[in-house]
Amino acid sequence: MSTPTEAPQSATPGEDPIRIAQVEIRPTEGLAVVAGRAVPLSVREFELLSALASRSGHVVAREELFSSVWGGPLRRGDRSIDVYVHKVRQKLEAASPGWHFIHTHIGFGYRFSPEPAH
Amino acid sequence: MSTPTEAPQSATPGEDPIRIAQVEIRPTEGLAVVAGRAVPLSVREFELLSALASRSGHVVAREELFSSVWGGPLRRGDRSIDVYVHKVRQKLEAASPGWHFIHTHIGFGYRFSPEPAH
DNA sequence: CCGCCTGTGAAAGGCACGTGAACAACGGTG
DNA sequence: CACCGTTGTTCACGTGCCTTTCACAGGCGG
Repeated sequence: MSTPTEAPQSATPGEDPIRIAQVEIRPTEGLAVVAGRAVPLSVREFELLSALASRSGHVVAREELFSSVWGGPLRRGDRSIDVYVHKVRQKLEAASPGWHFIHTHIGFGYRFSPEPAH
Repeated sequence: MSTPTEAPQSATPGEDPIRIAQVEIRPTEGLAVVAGRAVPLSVREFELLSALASRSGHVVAREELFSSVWGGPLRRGDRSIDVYVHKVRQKLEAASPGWHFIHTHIGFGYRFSPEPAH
């Protein structure tokens, strides 16, 4: 079956597609394919998803997420991450109903891990 | 050079017909057939469609599209691609109403993939 | 009860793209 | 040579999307 990919995560969103369960991310195209469906993502949305998926199964701290995607220190009160997590969630779950992909860890950050809504 | 390590994709349209869903592209004839109807295309239009269709399902960057079809670096502010995508879209969708063929990926490029307008 | 944190809808501004039209370059025709 | 249809390029003006920010609501712990 599928051994949770323990690939040597490279900081830069490399050029090789990332595959996790029914999700495929193509860095060179800025395109995500979920359950066989092309999911149109904006630049920010795509970078956020990449940052999360490249560390699939691990909790990524808000500070780390922000510096990865927005490229700077996270200012107090900045809600950009929340807004974009929401947008990505919507699109992923619309493409694959009954599944959850991004999980919240209050006080820490977010974790990418495709799971049935059960 | 900037030749991507990929399949025998060539900037010049090959000689074998490309068939995707209801679309057939005949390089030797410079003709496209959509839903059984012959679609007359100019040289530029045909080359643009070929460049997109030869990578069906994948997002083709504006830069790459331009160098493939126009044969040079994409100048800042050049809207030729937009204009020709519009022309090709019109003709394809006129031949097969209710379907979309060329999808925009803002900030990246375009993707050829026949889909119901839904 | 009071803060802190996150979810979520919406407004504002900027920018990429959609689209109709004008213009120039050709080639064919009378 | 004058006229005309086609093609490719450029311009001008919307229009919708993207990003950021604000506002409000609910959950949880102290």
